[in-house]
Amino acid sequence: MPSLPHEAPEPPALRPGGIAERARAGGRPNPAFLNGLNPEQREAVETLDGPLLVLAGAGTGKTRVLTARVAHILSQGRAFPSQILVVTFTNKAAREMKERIHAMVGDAVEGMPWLGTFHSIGVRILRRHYELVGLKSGFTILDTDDQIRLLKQLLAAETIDEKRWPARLLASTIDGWKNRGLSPENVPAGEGSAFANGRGQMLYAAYQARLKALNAVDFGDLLLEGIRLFRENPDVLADYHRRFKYLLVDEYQDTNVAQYLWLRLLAQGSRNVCCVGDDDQSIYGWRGAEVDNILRFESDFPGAKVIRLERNYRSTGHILGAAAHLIANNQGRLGKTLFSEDELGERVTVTGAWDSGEEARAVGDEIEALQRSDHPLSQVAILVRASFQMREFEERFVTLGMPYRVIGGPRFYERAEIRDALAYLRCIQSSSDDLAFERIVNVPKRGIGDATVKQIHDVARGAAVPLQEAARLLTESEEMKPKVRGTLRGLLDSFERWRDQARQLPHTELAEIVLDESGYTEMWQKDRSAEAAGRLENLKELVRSMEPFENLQGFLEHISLVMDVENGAGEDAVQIMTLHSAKGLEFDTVFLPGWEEGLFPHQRALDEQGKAGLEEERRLAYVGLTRARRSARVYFASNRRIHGMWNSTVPSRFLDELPDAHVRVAESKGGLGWGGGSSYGGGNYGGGGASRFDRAEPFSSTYATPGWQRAQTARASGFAERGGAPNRGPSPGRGGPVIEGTLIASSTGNTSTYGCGERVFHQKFGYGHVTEVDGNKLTVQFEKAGEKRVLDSFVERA
DNA sequence: GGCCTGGTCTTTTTT
DNA sequence: AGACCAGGCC
Repeated sequence: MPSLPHEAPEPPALRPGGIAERARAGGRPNPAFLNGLNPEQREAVETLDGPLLVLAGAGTGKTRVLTARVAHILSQGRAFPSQILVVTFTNKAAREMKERIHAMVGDAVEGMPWLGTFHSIGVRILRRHYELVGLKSGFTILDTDDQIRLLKQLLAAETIDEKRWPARLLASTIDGWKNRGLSPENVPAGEGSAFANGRGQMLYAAYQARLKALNAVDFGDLLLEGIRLFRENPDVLADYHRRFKYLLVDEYQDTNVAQYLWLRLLAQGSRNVCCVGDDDQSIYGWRGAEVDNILRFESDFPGAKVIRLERNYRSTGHILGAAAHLIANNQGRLGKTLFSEDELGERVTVTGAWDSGEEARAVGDEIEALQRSDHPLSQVAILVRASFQMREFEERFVTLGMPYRVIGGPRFYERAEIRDALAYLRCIQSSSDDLAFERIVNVPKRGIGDATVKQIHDVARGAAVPLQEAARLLTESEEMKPKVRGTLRGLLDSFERWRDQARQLPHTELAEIVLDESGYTEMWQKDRSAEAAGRLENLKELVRSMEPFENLQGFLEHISLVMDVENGAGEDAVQIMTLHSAKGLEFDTVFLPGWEEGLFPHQRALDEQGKAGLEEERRLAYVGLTRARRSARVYFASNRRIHGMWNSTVPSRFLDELPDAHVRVAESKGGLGWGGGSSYGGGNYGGGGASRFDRAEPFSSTYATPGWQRAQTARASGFAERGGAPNRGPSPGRGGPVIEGTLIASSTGNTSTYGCGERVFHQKFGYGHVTEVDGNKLTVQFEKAGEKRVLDSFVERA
């Protein structure tokens, strides 16, 4: 087996409590990083041997514990920096972790190559053992965009109608399988045949074969191939077992099955694995995270110690009380009770607005008031459920001249112009990067159309060579029109020239030359559209962002995993972002607009995941509330425009789950609340046992509106009525949602009791018979309505 | 190869 | 309503 490069010598493990250890600690019996830890935190830091699960509630000092633990391991001489594995989910989290460890232990952190995201560590491992998993040196990492283009080709080759079976859907299906650690041969038969009339599994296998041929992996493979590597090569695994004396995992509640398997393989060595997480903040179930991983930690690692961090240092009492009461509505929690010794502070306010416009105005007014009282704007956040909500706030802030910043949104490296530029660089870096070549062979337009590309493809397949090589062969033959041949020849020659220059020039200069000589910059300069200027600006920014890297290869390697770019933080502006991207952040004042049924909890979460979906939405609400240090302000609107149509909306059930004692119902801003009806405002609050957000009374007039009826029809049923158990999933016998061509590789969907050929009745579509069963989703050929996909709970046996 | 049109979709996001 | 994409037409 290959010996690990850069192998550090075995450290002489200090005998616990021995002279050396005591001497090391001697000068300062309580090193700075241990000071100020509460007893539970301290225990979590000092429990070094054996498996440890730290259940850290929101704002309980989770990151502090992780970083102090690393510092502790190092200062105790338990391991060298290179022998500690620290995994996070995002690059941002990894960066922060690194900075904070640096603050504690100084430059020792530079010797920690194994601090990073699951994926970056996955690549690091694969780069060392590529030959054992059938890859070649310098394999490329495909991102989602490449992945989809590749799948499109596969679908076309199989003559599968992309209208009915979009590549995007196949991509997410395959992703889902990979998240669950399934390689093509392990995909459950039923699921594998769900896509494209039974060809899903075959397409997955074909896709994997194409990846291997391209010497490429996708994100999922970074873990999946790692798992395979460890399983098939016990000696390699044993080597890592010896290496990793301590393993630390951040945000453990977000791990998916593949990550979990990967981790478990590695942790079997030292067994000194410490996972930190909060089951109440698991909000990524929809992309494969398995809360179960946290729930079964103790059984997977027998003898595991569990430490709960429940002392909250972030929020004032009312906020914490409201959040705790809300989340208590979830079942299947490990259960933590957060407490704070802070003052009660401000109650959580709930404000109703007539519509989304009024909601934005009210929030704007409140922020202006905060601004007048010198509240820093950077400490104010608006956390929305869905990004379309942002626009109204942005518009309002533009009118008010209020500085704001939208966090998230389309990311720098995903912009088309950046991806094009990168494709040029990839072609230069590797003449066998077919996907990159295809992307830019005709960008800017140079007369190499589909026909020519197909011709190149055919030659490439026939001769089993990369596209660039095939193109060269073609230009040397007589098979092309002279004009096309000349153009293609010119492009290939340019690649050669740039490759030569790459050896002599700094990579930033090379990038400028390439963008210039390829005509790419010119293409945008000539473009008259509004965004052209911005794109040119982005290209300049791209070149600037290459500067810190040693060479082209280093840069390309970096951006394949780090798709984000440091954005200029620090300015005094209101932050607008989704609840999801707010996880891990905190602000003095948090606005939570849009608490309405259908939006929050989101209809789709309810439709597709039922009770599990509802609970995840509730965790999202919990995450939102607990972002606030001093003030949390919840809003809902009675009318909201969705897909261009006005709908009356119903206040979110989560509002009723907030405890009276910690909530203040604010006066409705600017207007009558519900037109003419009993004013919503403070009046109803606490009165007569009715819900504070009574839906029947003030709404009576709106029930008859077309909007309301549309909303009713569109809804999954069962959730909109007030009162009752909040956890009801879709119930049978009503007009249910249609899932047009939507297939989710769902681990939660129960298998339907219906079988193919069975005759069924649907409230909306009438009679029909089942033609396909996928979990709880049925394809039904209706006698009148044609073929539809429906949830099984919405049909009954006829 | 470029432009127009019509059809479809519209939660959350990382790597 | 608005964005995006595919396909048809010039």
